[in-house]
Amino acid sequence: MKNSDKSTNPQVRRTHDLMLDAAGSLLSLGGPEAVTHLRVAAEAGVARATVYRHWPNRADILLDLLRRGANLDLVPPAADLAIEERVAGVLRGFAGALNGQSGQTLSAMIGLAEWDDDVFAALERMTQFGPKMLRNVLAACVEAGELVADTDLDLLADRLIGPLYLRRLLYHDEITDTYVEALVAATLVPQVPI
Amino acid sequence: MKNSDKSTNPQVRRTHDLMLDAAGSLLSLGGPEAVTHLRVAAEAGVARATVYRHWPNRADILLDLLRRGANLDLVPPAADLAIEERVAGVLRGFAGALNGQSGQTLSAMIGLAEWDDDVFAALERMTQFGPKMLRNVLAACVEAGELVADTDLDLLADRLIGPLYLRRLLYHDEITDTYVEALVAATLVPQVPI
DNA sequence: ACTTATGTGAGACATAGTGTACCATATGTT
DNA sequence: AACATATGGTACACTATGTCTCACATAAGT
Repeated sequence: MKNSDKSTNPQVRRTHDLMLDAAGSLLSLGGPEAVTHLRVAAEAGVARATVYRHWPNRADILLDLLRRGANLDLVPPAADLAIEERVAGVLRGFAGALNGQSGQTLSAMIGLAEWDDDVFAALERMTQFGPKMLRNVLAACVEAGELVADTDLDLLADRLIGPLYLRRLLYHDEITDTYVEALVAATLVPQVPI
Repeated sequence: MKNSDKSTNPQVRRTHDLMLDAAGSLLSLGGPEAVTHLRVAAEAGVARATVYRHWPNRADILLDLLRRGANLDLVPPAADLAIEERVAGVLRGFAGALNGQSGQTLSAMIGLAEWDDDVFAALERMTQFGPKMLRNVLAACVEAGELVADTDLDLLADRLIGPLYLRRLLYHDEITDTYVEALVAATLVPQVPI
């Protein structure tokens, strides 16, 4: 087994996926505290030592879970829609992810990221994906003259995304389509193109 | 010691404060995971059993820490200022709390609140304080005709507060006065009174 | 098919933390 | 001074961490 690539070895992939599934169900049932090497091993039907071999500590397990959950298949909206519809489309996709398990995982990570730089780096990668797409859409709107040229895109993206996080993480309210549309309507006030 | 009120007994207050101080420093150094009964006892120079007598589990310790940190002395702004200044004043006070230890404690609680209803209830009490004051200020603005009468106050409050949380909790950026003012300027667009 | 490299299973071990129980002692209250 | 209560200290059973060792299973190269 020279030149063994851990990610292509079927045995490794098998146990890895088994354990990650177990960890995922433990997380969504009991929160980050419930994700222990012992329970993951028991749940996955795997030796405890094997869990330690894949992830030295709890944060690394959660990190992997986060990476897996980060596959939010956010598709950019069609370019021929009105600006409000394009922005709302991105935000709806984003809201869907937040409403689901990604939101739960995110909740768990925020506390860890405050004291663990590796977790924070992973969190950044995950959370920058949505805003980046949004900023691209907004930049296209500026190009098309649908937004004034001196628009602060970063701030505008924050103003569109911030309330969604607020609702999900702090209020524990589901982000409805109605909310997204009201938010977009209030935020994207009609502006006179230059 | 008939009719003993635990909160007035000096011995109880002393040990309680000692332990809470210890817990606070453990939290800010190592995060929620570092706040164990064992370490709090050691750090406070107190018997381990005493820590358990005051708080049966970790969440209760953090809850008390949260309550103590919730004493954000947010003073309502003077009523004779311009609307932008009043709103910005509230938000600056809020941002100050988020930038400090309250933000750190909040980070720790969000993950716990996702799976612990008691923690969520406490989190709600803490996080509703700021928005409530903001809504009061905004309601006064509507009364004074500075905002149109059909303004959705809850949504507007979310739009003002959401970006602050986003910056602090997800981006780990300090919330500067400049940011607050840009946010207020962008959000409170000039409106025609009815 | 044979050999080799590597991953896994199973168990031991020391350590940290949880949660409860007990009793002697210290501290407040009356 | 007498009483009530909180604390200190210790023991116990349990869960979890993190490391280690060795036999066994699995995958890859020849």
